[in-house]
Amino acid sequence: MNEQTLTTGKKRQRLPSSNTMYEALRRAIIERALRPGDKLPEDVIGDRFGVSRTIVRSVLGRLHGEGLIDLKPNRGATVAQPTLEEAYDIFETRRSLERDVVRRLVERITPAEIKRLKDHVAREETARTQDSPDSIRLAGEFHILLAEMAGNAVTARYVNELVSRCSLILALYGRPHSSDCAVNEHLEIVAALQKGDSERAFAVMDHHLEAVTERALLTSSNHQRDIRSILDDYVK
Amino acid sequence: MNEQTLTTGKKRQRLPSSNTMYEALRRAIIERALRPGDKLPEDVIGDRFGVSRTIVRSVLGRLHGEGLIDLKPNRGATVAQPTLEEAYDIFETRRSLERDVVRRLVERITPAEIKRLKDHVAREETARTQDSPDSIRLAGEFHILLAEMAGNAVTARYVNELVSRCSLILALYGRPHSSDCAVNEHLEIVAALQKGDSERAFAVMDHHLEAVTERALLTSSNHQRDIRSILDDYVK
DNA sequence: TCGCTAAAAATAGTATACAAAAATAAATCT
DNA sequence: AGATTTATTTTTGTATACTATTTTTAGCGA
Repeated sequence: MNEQTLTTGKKRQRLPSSNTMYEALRRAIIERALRPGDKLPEDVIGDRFGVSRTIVRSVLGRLHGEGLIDLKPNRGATVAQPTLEEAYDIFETRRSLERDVVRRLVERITPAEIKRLKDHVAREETARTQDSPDSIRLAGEFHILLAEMAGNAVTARYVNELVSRCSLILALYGRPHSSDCAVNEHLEIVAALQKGDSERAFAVMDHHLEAVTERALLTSSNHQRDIRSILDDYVK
Repeated sequence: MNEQTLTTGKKRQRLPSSNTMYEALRRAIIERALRPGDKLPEDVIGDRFGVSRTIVRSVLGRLHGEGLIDLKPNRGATVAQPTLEEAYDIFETRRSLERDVVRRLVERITPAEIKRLKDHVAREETARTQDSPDSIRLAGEFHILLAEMAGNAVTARYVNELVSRCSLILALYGRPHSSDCAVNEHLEIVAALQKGDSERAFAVMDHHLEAVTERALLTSSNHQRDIRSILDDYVK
């Protein structure tokens, strides 16, 4: 039952290890295929990914540590449902860290990085127009990209975590079809960075995050869906 | 083999669950009983705490997620040894977050909280004079206390994590007998908060953290010690 | 039909068993 | 002796087995 022995003759695709399963679940949550409150039964997930509950358990523990899933004793894991209070805290901490990111970025950003950012925003744009599920993820990854460019891995990790949780919060409280990040706001941030206009970069980023926070108002409806079929798209 | 059945007749002490083991290891690391690089074999730890490797494993995973232990594939867990670069990032992020903590604390702190802070510093003082192993932990907990009072649970959690990792860093790079946090600096911060002097509170905190960073210079010598005997003090 | 209790099924928590890899010890050769 | 292989032991990675808890279903009586 070794996973390596299952490789087909064709392409040497290595089957989902613990890490790819983590990625898959994470993506499913961020892209809202799995929604806040959805149950995450260990055996169902294990079956779909072809691993035992042991592995599932460790991954669920990791996701719990990152605030993406709730874990109630004897009652299993569910996609996290942050309270409104937690939600505000998350947004606030995120703003604080991203302020710092921009502050440092204004001083050190290179033309190559500017280009990379522009490319990314372009991809956001196309995903948005095609109404792809990627668009939600890409919007978040813009902020993560900024954080990584700022050159502090610890801050980048936290920003990553917080941006992910913000996706969750928008899924919970946000308006159904709201665009979480206006693409043009991202463009404005890049433009300000390019000009080296720190004041403007600050202002736009802060306004941008304020706007995102603002959208956390309505409650979303939770339909009954089947986790098995949803996971099919993520098992790979 | 249920852990509850092992209760002795005397005091109904409930044996270490997963959580108390987590606390114990964490404390052992922060108080430098376990030092950066020390091996953490799963079966040894499991034996000492009377649980199976399954539990040990989950706890080690959690501590890894918090950056307190390194986890190399097939080679087990060791107390984390952050690189100098990581160390700088940790300190920088910590400063950024604690800046925010102080900013918000100046506006909302109550007399009762001031008193609590003073009490804490007093306890730091006595632990310091008695050269207790608690003194290291208490110094860190002052900062954690501040963060909790600021009213943002997410920020508080990050500060907690970062302060812990800073203990680790000082154990790795700090001068052998350096006092990590000068107690009087803590007192000055409290005083500034009491006066509502935000400028001064800022300045003192920043200077304080800069000083702490400063102490991360010398390399420490790693003696060979026996993990079994060290853990005896933490099994409870 | 409704509510209650009891049995059954499902699911999580923990320990153990076994496989794979690494570390250590022993053996062999030059 | 010293170095290099080979065997042994130790330790980690994963699956499975078993227990405990929760949830669901079935049965029963008012």
